[in-house]
Amino acid sequence: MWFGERMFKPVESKVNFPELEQKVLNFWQKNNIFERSVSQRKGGQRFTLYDGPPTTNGDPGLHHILARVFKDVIPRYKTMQGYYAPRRAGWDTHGLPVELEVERELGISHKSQIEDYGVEKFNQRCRESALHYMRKWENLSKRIGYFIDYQHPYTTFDREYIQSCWWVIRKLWDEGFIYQGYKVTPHCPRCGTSLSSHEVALGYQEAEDPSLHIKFKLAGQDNTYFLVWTTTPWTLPANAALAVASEEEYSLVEIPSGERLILASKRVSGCIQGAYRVLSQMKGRELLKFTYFPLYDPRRAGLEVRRLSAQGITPCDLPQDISYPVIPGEFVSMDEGSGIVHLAPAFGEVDFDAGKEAGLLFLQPVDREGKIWGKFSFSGKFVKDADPLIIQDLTERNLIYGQDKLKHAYPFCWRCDTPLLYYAKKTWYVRTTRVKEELIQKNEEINWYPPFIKQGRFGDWLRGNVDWALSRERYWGTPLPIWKCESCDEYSCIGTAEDLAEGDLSRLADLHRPYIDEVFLPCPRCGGKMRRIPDVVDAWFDSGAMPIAQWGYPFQNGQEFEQSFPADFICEAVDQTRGWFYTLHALSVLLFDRPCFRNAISLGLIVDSSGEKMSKAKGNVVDPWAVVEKYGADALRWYLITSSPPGNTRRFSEEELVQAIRRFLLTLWNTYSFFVTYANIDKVDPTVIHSPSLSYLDRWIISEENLMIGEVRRLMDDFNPTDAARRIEEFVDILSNWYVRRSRRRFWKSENDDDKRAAYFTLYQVLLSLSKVLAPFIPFTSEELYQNLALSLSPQAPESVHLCDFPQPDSQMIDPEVCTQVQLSMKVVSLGRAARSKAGIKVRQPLEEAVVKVPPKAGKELTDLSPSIAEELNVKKLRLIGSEAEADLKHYSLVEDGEYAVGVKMTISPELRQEGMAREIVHRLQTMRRKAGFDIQDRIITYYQADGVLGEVMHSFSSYVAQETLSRELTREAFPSDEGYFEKHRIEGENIALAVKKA
RNA sequence: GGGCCAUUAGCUCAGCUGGUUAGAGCGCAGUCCUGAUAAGACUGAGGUCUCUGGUUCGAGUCCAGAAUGGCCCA
Repeated sequence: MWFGERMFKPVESKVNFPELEQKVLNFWQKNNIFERSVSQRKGGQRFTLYDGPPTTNGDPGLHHILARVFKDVIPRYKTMQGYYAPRRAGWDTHGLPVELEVERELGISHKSQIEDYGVEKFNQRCRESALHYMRKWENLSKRIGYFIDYQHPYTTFDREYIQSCWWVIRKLWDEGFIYQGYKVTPHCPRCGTSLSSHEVALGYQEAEDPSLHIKFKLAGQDNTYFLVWTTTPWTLPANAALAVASEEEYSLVEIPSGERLILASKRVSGCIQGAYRVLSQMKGRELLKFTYFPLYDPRRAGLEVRRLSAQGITPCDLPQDISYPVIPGEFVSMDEGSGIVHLAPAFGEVDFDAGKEAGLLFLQPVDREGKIWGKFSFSGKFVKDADPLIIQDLTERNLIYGQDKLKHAYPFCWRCDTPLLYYAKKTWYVRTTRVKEELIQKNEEINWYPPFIKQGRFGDWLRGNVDWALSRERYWGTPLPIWKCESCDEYSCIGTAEDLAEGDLSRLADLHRPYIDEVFLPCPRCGGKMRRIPDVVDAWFDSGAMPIAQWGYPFQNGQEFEQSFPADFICEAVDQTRGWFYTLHALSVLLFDRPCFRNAISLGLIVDSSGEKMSKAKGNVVDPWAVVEKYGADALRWYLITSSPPGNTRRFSEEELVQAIRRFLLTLWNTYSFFVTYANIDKVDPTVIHSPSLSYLDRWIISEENLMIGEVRRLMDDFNPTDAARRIEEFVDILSNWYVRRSRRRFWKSENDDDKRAAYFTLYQVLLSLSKVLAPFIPFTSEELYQNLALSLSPQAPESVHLCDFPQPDSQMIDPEVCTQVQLSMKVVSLGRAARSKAGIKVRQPLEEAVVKVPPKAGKELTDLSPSIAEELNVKKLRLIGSEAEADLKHYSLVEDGEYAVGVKMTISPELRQEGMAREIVHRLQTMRRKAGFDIQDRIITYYQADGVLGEVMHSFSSYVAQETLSRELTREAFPSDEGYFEKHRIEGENIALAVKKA
């Protein structure tokens, strides 16, 4: 394709990346480039990416963009390598986050309000909200060039998706993995539901709690107390026992008030302020015989009194005078507190288990909204608000020995920021602990990046595996497919198509609540009426089931599932270690006893430029849209890929991003625009080669490019885009700052000889394959380069760079000798420039000679390149010297580095001085041309008025000056009055007036 | 309290399996170059490679401990 007189579409050196990207996006869209990039590889080896479905409850943040960039670059690369890599977007549309967003919209904050509003309407809004955010996510994802199928995403609220999840649950049910347990679970009192351990992991925050020592009065002992430390006063009404460490030593101390306190000997100095006297010492086990009086009598508070046992929880009676036991506990720590631990079986896992074992009372003074019930003075309060009242009450009763505040990490609801309560209740579980060994073993088969995740964070997590709390007492989610018989308490789990037909679910259009709740099943045992358990399933279960459920497997797409399982690659942020990474792995091992993904990149957290975590509260959240609109997606992509290795915590800095543009994108762009500009002027066909005429520079840059391509491939094959991109950046640097710099004259000299053709050929080839190498990383800019470079000349070439093959390194083109040669010349030039700088002689001033000392072996290589080095150093000749000659270097400015040394002769003859002045004049004229706004090719007339030496110079160097400045003539005639551009100059103390005018 | 990660120039980061004078980019100061360059070159200031021990002929690199920060978990 010819653009009139030109070969290529003209390129401005100034570029607006966001604008360019918009055009490229339209091109992709119009020509279905993504779809074709995938489909044209059909039949190739399969490469599967699982797109971790983002929760559609808010706008995507920068950390999401980070993940999407890394998720994009690998499959793009694989595709260009010939792999068939279909990939579909996924959306996590269920769960608390979505409900919360709707609650905010509706301005409600309690579960009961949802019931009042109506579950049907509520869930309808949840669906709409999810759809709304799906679109927003899609827009931004597309804008950053995330190539994935948005037309056929998997969506967790789809009927087919839910049915697959049911099938999974039923399978687990059949194999005995699903059970209902009375357990202490982290409970969000605001959301009114349990959270799974991985959700709790998301919500640790620094919190300040009261820290106080309570006195529990011993039964049958006067004035004697157990000293007990707690940070949760609200759990005290549920106290049922104290625990001590049997083998540790305890002390009975007397304090000035006359009271006697029992606590661990190791903790005396830490707990007792002021004077005390140790009365006696005893082993912890000797304390087990004592009992103590409760702080609050549960009967008087109107609590239901029940007792824990291995069998469960049963109501019980209490004697008139109650006292509670002291029991042994291995969990009692000597590092903090008093060495005596308060147990409230309703509020702690350890407490609950101890209670079960020792048959302790089970007292539950807190309802599911976190409010204290019963007839306490602080009843009706939220637990945290009850704390001060309880402290006040105990203070009045003189039962507190010292109080303080304690800052520690405490779990909060990851969605609504309410402090979580550990709360004993019935919940449905997946017994993952049964396959713990398999989970660990299958992890061995996964490649993790960074590698320490495998045995570190992920491995540790697996080794500490606990059962998966599956059910949520909520509304918008996959309904738990378990029905319970109203008359005989039989449970049954739905899961197969037959079950659905039997229960007449097949006619249900929407499987969500509340419709599903209206479905009753006949009890297979007694024929009674079965009603669904009202819970929904943990949304993490949905996403973990994604390899199966995205296909609606096993009800459909069996082949699709099998071909895409397991995944070759997944990539998400490190917080998914216990989230999606885990749920994928867990379900895969439970169902198929094999790992779910072969390679996983775990990305580090993004923090702000000062290392602070980004949070809405701090207001330091960076809006990705703003970044993309201001700088472009490629800039952001490149910055995110190159700035630090994927696993590192990374600081986001706009300044650094701008640097990345300057250092890399603009350098690339300018090299490209240089090429196009001159190619259009010269109309040299850059695809034609006369290989013998390739200069050493050409052979060198081609060699370097092939080396680079080989390394980039190796790094990308190793899932390391960061180092791959950095390697490309190095190449672009030498391409621009050495190859183009050294080759400039070859491009703009006037005759179209072989050397010029070789230069065009080389730069063209290099840029063209560079555009392909860059395609996975900066898909927009590379497309722009490719479109102009490739399609302008060969319309039959693939229509898009993303339909091309990734370049192969050609070992024939790698010439290690020329590489070391050029390296050597760079070294010598660098030293030579230092020598000039040291002598204070500018480069424009030609000098007679430079002397060079290099290691003996390098000497021969240097000889070939000496003209080029001499030119770069602006010296007439280059002389190789041995160390013996150094004595003669009196008039030389010498700079040494190790075995290398370069000296320039400082003596400037009158002839050299005049030549220097000529170059100075050329430089001034060039600048004037630019200021006058002339085009590069414009021929001009140069007018001058000069006396003395400058006049001589203009005369004797006239052809040189004219040639360099494209002057038709140099004239002393009077300056043109209106047209033309005029300046006065002073050069080496002499005056010259210059004017330029288009010829 | 436990686990993991990090700590190298003012800032952002390289430094592979231990081997001469520890690097780059940005920033700063100065000089220079420039008809592709919002660029570039050269010079300079700026480093007890967080600290303390150990292994070794030799440690930024390996080992142990500590400190600080971050993440995760109790």
